[in-house]
Amino acid sequence: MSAMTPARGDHDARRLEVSEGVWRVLSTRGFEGLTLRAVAAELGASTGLLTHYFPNKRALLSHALEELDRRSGSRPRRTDPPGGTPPPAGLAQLRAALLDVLPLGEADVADNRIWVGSWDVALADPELAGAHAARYRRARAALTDHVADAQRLGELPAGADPAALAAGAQAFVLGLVVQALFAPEEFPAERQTALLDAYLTGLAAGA
Amino acid sequence: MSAMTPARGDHDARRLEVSEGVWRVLSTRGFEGLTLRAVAAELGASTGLLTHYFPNKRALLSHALEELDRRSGSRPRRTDPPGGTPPPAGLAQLRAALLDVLPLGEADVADNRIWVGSWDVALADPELAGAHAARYRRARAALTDHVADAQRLGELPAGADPAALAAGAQAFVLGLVVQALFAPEEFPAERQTALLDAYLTGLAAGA
DNA sequence: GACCATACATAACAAACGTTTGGTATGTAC
DNA sequence: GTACATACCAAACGTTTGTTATGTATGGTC
Repeated sequence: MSAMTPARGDHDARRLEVSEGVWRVLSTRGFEGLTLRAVAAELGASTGLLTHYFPNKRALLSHALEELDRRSGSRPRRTDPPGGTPPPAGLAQLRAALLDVLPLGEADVADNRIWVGSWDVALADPELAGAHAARYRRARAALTDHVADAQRLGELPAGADPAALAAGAQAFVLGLVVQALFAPEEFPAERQTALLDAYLTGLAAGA
Repeated sequence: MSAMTPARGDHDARRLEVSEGVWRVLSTRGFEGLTLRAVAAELGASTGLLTHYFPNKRALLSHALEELDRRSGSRPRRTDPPGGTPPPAGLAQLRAALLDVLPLGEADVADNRIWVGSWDVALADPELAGAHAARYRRARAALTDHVADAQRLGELPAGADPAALAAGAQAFVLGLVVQALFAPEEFPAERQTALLDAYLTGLAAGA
């Protein structure tokens, strides 16, 4: 049954390994430095390997970004506290979701550097731009739910528009990501969380 | 006296025209699409013109970005209301400075698209990264002054750290820029200003 | 009018790029 | 053992890139 090919799972697993090489090149040299030869060298392989698993460079990049997005969505998140306790609700969950975006650790810095770098090519490519827009819209929708929960719990003023609060919160963390990438020494993890918490308490007290 | 060369002013003026061509290429095709031939074609000239005014591509790009920054700093700003009335102070000036960042008009969209696109190459190039970090640090310092003024005027709570409020405000508008670029129809000018105003009233009421 | 920068255009250059081709090794299928 | 697909490597292809070299027209200087 799993016969004539060396198993479909292996194929996909190899494509993921290739994507990891793409991530490494992107996080260190940027999209400008993303060449098939650079990825191949990163993997200790030849460009023939890349063309074997991907029809062209565009497909290579798209798959790497999709996989990075998927990995971000399924990693152990700060949304789910350790210990298997139930996820926090309302404001706490909003906070956790926003913390998940910030480059608080080394790996988060690398990931965010890729996403920020991807904005240039994405804005010049309708297909990638659509994927990005959809990604952020989805994230905004999730935040909106958390805001609505927090309002129901009385943690946030009930009068405000949940969608507006969610959009504002997303803008806040996105901008904080950019600041932290360019001035890491001025925006260490503690300061990022402190700024976010100040923002959230402002929301709770705000009009 | 202004003899042996066709006037220094002309030379610099020509370099600025070239930079405008660079801006046009960057805003439509991104940094990925920035080639000497593309810029030359945009100007209706040859690559020889570019090499006559700039030693290499790096210098061409650096000058275009510096000039774009200078132009942003000296254009008629929303900080200075029409009619020659004195600039607003405190919270109003903070608001004006933040509004200046947002892509509210067509030209602002093009400029912001360039800046967002520049982040990829800047993060991969220490010299450009330093220039960017300095730019944002300077902007943050200006915002900090406005926050302190607003606190002195009693428009913002006196207890908060002005630098923290300024960093948060800058993060907010930067992230809003990104959102607006990727989803212009969801973030028209009115919504951007509404979100910013909601953020500012939250600050005024917040802890 | 001779002289000489400047201001470009034209054309060529080597390097690097994405992609294609041709080959070999490996492992199952029968 | 033969057949055949997969999984690569190595090399080459044509194109595009930034850069350099060469030529020419122009306009001020003496």
